[in-house]
Amino acid sequence: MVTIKDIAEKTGFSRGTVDRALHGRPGVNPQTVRVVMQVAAEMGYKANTAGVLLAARKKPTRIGCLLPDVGNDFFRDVMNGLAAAQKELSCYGLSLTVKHLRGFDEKKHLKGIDELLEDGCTALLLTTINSRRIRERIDELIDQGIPVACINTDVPSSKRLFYVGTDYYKSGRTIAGLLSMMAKTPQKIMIFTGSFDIFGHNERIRGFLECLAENGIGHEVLCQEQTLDDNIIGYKSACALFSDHPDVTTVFIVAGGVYGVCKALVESGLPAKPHVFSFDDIPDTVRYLKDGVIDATVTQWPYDQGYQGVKRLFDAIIEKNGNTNFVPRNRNLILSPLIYIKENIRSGSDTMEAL
Amino acid sequence: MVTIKDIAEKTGFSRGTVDRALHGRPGVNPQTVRVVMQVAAEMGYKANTAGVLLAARKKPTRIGCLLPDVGNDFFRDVMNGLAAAQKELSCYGLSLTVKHLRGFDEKKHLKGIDELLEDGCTALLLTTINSRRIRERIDELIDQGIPVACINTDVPSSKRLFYVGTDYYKSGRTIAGLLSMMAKTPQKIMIFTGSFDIFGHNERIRGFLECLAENGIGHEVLCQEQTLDDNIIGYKSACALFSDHPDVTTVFIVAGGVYGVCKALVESGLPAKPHVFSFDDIPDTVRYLKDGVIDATVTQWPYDQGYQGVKRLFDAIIEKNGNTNFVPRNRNLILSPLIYIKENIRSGSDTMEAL
DNA sequence: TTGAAAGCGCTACCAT
DNA sequence: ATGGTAGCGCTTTCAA
Repeated sequence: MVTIKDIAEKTGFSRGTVDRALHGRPGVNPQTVRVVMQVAAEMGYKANTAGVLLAARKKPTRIGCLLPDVGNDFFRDVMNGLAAAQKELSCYGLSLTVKHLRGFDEKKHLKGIDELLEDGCTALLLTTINSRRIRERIDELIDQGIPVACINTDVPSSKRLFYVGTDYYKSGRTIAGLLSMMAKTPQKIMIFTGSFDIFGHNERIRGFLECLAENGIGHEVLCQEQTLDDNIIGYKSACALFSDHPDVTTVFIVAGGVYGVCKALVESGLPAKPHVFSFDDIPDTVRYLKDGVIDATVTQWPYDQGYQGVKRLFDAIIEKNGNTNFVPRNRNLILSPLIYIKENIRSGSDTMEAL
Repeated sequence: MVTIKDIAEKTGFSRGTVDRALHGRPGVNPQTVRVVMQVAAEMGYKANTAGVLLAARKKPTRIGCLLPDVGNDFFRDVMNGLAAAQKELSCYGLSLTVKHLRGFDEKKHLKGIDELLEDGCTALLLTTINSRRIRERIDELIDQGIPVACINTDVPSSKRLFYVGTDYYKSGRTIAGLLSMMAKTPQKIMIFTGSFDIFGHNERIRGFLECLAENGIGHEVLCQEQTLDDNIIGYKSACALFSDHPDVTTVFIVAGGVYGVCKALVESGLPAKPHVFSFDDIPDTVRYLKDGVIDATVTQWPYDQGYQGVKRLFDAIIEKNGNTNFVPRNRNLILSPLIYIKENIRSGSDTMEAL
């Protein structure tokens, strides 16, 4: 394994100069840089992370996380993942600050970002919206040399370093695939989405409908209703809809409000139990899955979104190592949708561990 | 963050003595050990991994892997996981030696273990059989202070440090759950297992049958046949069986030989296509899944078995850090069975990345 | 049994 | 622009 010392000896420069040259730090002759880079490449130099980490103890790093988790159980496991990564990396001087928000209001998100920076965060991990203002803010930060990455919800056309999360469209298709396996006859489908304004929810519906259409059976969508991720709203509209459409054969719950919709279903006294599909595995969902109300749920690795987000961002910070004009390598992680049915769902006591 | 230096100052001993005391190294007054341990616990000492790793560069570690992967595509991804972990940890002085075996012959496995040790391996990661001889060998090694862990196939009553893999019984139940969702009428089931001598295969069948029995529909098992994980054997027996039982409605492929059985099925000209279930996602299986021959396949995180196995074993070595009479904390990782259907299977180009 | 010191690889500060 | 050096936390060797 070749070290900075080796390069120093080979080139005749001191270790300090080699370090400065390798990392594009200021105050070094461009010619020297060229020589050093050349030799480093030839010798196959790769920084020893242990050394970097040890030296980094002097200037601890703080990652700021923006999480719209208030009132949304889904983010519980994301939070667990964040905490696990923080614990694991704390000995390298990493600390985390989490800004908890409710919902996806652009102004609040922009304000949240500012507050994290004021708190002294030197890198950001965001679950936010893909709007022009947010995109511009991210690009500004990146240009200032502040690493920013996205988890759960991407801001694709921004300069964010990477995205960790699932493909919403594919998740929707997966539900359609399950339905097609279970039902060979045309279905009367009721769709409960979270919000028509949220990209991920719409993508799930699009994937679902496109895949059904490809399978060529003439299904019918009875209605599409918003729950705003709220159980009460979901309950009320579901009660009304089940009474209006007792012939429903498939219920597709795209986002939050699972408890409300399922409760309405159980109480509805429909002549035949429809197929029910949902996303994620919050406790409400797991219970209804075990009870046989929900047939299958498709999940998106919440724990790993948190854990991997922090870990990859920290890696990027270390790799960058104060190097301006340096783009860390891509660390996208697009996780496959996971299918859970009664038989393979984790029981309450399992802790789904880090990977 | 409290360091060895802090403890040294607090207790009045030198850093060297504190280190020796903390790690149970020889030649230190028992009374001193007690004091140091006490103070360390009070101050909440936790070793800084960067420091440990840096110092460890002087005595590199070599993990030996026993992998019965010859002629078994399943282990391709396990191997990829091993390689990824090795690459990631190489800068800490870790190297890997893999002993490739064919099948599960006890003598060959014992010999493989010996050869790895002769090659200078100081820790072992095994995919082996749960036999008395193997168990005893593992216990010997652990008692000698050599860390040993299992991936893919556990040796549960041995002293191995941990197991990374799936719960075979639960995987079998998962298939049964899928079948129950898809078929509401009694099925005529054909089972192709790998071998009646392999515990994991039998567990899958047991889980499958028990779960079906619980669901209370009177299914009928037409036959149970061994493929010995061989495509030709699978093909031949499947051809004969499909011709004997054209009324089959479900085909359950428990292990290898997927290509053979599916080819026979496609060529059989059965009056109605039966449901087909399999395990793992080797290329043959993925192709038949995409073609609609296989309805679903249940996988066991092969990449992660390799990656996590190495990573956790290395962690254990570092944590142990030459400390005899020290039991590293449990690092078991029991992965949930993953369900894949056409819609959520990874496409050939995705690289399912490390977690 | 314990202490002192060198060194693992890298970064940062102070001289030059 | 470059060199020299101290120090991050831990381990290990050599003395005492």
